[in-house]
Amino acid sequence: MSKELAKTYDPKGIEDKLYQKWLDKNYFHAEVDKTKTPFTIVIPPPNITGQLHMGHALDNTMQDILIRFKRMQGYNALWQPGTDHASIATEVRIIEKLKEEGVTKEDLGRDGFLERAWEWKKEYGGRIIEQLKRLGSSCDWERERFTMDEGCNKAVTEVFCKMHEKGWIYKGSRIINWCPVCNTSISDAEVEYEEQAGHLWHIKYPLVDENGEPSKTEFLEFATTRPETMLGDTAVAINPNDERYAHLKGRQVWLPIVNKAIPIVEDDYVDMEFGTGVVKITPAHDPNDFEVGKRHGLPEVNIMNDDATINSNGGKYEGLERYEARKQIVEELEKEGLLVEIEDYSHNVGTHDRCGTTIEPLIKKQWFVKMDELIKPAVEAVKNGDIKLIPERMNKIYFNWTDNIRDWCISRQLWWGHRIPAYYCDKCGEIIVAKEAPSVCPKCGESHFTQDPDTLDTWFSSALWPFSTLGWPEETEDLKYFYPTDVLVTGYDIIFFWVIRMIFSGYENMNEKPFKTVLFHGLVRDSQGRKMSKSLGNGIDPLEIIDKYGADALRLTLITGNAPGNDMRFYYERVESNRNFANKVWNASRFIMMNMEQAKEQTGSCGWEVSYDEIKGSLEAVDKWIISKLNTLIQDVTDNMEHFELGIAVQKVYDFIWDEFCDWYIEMVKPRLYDKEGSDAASRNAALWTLKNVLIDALKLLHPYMPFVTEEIFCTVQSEEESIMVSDWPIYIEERSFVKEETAINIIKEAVRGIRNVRTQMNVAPSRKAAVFVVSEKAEVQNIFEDGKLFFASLAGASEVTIQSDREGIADDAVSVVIPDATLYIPFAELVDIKQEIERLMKEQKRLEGELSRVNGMLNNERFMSKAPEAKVKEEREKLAKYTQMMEQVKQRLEQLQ
RNA sequence: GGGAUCUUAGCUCAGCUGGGAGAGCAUCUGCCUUACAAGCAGAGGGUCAUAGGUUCGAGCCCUAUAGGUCCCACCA
Repeated sequence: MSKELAKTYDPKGIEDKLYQKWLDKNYFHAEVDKTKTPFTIVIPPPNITGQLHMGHALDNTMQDILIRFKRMQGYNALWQPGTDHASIATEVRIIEKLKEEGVTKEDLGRDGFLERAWEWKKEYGGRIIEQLKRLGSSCDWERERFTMDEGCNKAVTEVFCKMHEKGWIYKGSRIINWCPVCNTSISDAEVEYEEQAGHLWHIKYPLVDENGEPSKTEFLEFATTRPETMLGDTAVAINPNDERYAHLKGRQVWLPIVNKAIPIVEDDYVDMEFGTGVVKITPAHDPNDFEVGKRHGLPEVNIMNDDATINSNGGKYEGLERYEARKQIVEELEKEGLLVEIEDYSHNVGTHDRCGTTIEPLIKKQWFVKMDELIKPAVEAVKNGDIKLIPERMNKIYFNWTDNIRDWCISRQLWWGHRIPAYYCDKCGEIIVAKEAPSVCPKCGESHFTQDPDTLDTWFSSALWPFSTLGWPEETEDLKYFYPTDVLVTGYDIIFFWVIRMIFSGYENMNEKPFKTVLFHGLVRDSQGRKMSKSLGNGIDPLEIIDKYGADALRLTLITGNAPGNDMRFYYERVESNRNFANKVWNASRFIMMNMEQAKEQTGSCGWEVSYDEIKGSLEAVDKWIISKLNTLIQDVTDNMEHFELGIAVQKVYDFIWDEFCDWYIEMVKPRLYDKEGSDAASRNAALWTLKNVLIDALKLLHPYMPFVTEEIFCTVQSEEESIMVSDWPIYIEERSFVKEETAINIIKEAVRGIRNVRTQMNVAPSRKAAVFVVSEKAEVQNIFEDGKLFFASLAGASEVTIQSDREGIADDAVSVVIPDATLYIPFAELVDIKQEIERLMKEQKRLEGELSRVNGMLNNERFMSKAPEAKVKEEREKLAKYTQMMEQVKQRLEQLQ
């Protein structure tokens, strides 16, 4: 405890040192311990390609706060970390890198590519972990997992085979979203709709006449946003109730360019109000048309290759890129006189969320997860509150998705990921889904098989994360003990991708929810409210902030003033002010330690190193006041944190430390500490005891939010060997609630504020001390000031404080301050401007009049009196008494002056 | 088209179940007071988007309107 502390807190060096200490002491590690209650959080695994960004910083800060809080509360807290292989994101990055080397993934071949991918993982997978450590994340790193490690692979295969057996995973030919750039199918969730300016081409097809030839006079007009798909048209549709086209029922139209007759079908899907009420039907390239086609048994003509060029079904347009084909087809239609009009039209276009490419709906054979049964328990769980979403409004978003859920396309034409455990018999094509490659075909006896080349959607494995990381499918002790986990902290942007899928996977495989609560946060935006993005270049690197201001300041910035699920803006000024707060805490501690050392030097003992019971007899009113305040704070903060109101909780700690503890309490006890003669050692000792113990508890409350500065101080005050992170969370103690002392100190605070206020108004130099008279008829008020005389004088800039029951001997022109049950007088030597003084008092009178009329208004309202709760009425009565009494004092004083 | 959410001090936002409007930053004034100028003391600044309603009482609950943000669906 003899360590000298620097004047300003510099997190550099300290943070790394403390983190290393925590690691060395193995504080982050959790093991099954049946004597303790577990508290578990699984990390949303960051992508191995990832760099720590503000979203991660926020997400992980929240988790760390909860974990540290629960750990201190005595729970067996496990924060399970790991990383995600992020199949498509990573594969894209690797391909980019290969491109720089002039190599394609095909050049390398599947095995060669995967080798490169694992190298990539080795190189970058650890980077994000190191960055999480800089934040202070207290993850159990011994348990670090990866979505493609052996255990997760096993879990994936297990689930796939099991669900296939149940018939919930199937292979089917359906219309899917195809990304022609990434060359893979994607799920509905990965399609992002984007409003784009486009055109609506009004086109007409000739009707087929009785000779089976295109009519030269009869046409059917319609509009389309994608004219090139006409190559794959297999019908046009009208609404069965549309009288305008009643005569066309059963007839055909002539498909130009392709030159064939196609039927006119009737379908309710057609909106009579829109356009001409006629729709061209391209079952192979539009999800709605696909459905119409199915209903009417229409052929599906695929006109596109995987790279979105036209295939041989497009006749002479074969090989053209889709937009070029569009251009040329429109030209040809125009030449034929079949183009009626081109209208500007803005519409939503589906794009791939990874690369922004316009997706192409295509019919392909893919693997799907059947959702209708699977989703049921997931819906029920949220409905009946078994799983709680915070904020609650997320429920609606959740149900909106579950109510309209469609089967999940899980196969991807990628190499980096979990390969689908389906094997095709080389001879008869039989599909065998199994954990291991089969040796003999059960159908034909063949022994050669080819494994499905596709991999699984990356979210398939992350859906299993809460239990795969705990050892599933093995029935491990960890799994039994730590599952279900307690809280999942994540952004609302991945509720569909991940949260829902974890929930139904949990119920399906574990027969139990994966977590009890989901705590959502929003996006961290830049100071102008824009999304941080690479293309805008407005991203703020959390590591730079940590370097400059410290991890604590960053963490506090991300947590304060932010409610669950709400987006927030990032301001440097806020980081700076939070850095200042760290410094404030640092300096308060420095002050306390300096005084403890001094006292020790002078008295040779640490009289404050005793229990509460031993010291309580010597505690003074101010000590009890701050202890009582702390006691309430402990209760409030704990309550807020248990309800996941992290921002509210830390705001209270911040206010307590800065406003109450530093600005008031420390200032109040200074005279006792500076008592050089040692005339009252017991008083000084009680102050030191209170300073130290209140500080320690406040630091504990702050620790989850600002782990580093609190630990550094704690170790300096206590000992290097101890750690605040494994200390006990403070608890509310009934006995330490002091109502009387709180009231007393509030009166003195009001007096101090009143005097300071008057002094400023009158331009009295702070160095100039003046005598202060406290006039009160009430003995208890006199006692309050008598007890607090010493610090009251120092805070109010008084040279001397005189307490009396009347204004005997006080100059008429003394400045006065009215507080409840007392009037304070400051007789300045020079003449006080009486006029100004009267003005000031009249202003006060007016204010009191306002208060009185409000209170009287309520108390004279019969309906208020009969309906308002008793406590409220009592409260207002007390106010009435207080203001009446103050008003009297003001009036008296005015009379004296006039 | 359906839904969510926001509109509170100059800026960014808190305000949890309805009971006298808060913070940070910014602004103004005075202070290098032996923990801290990354600080201390004091001050100014808000008909809580608008209009109704419920209530003894509304920033908070209900309805409508305007504007902003977002999500979902998607009409060719």
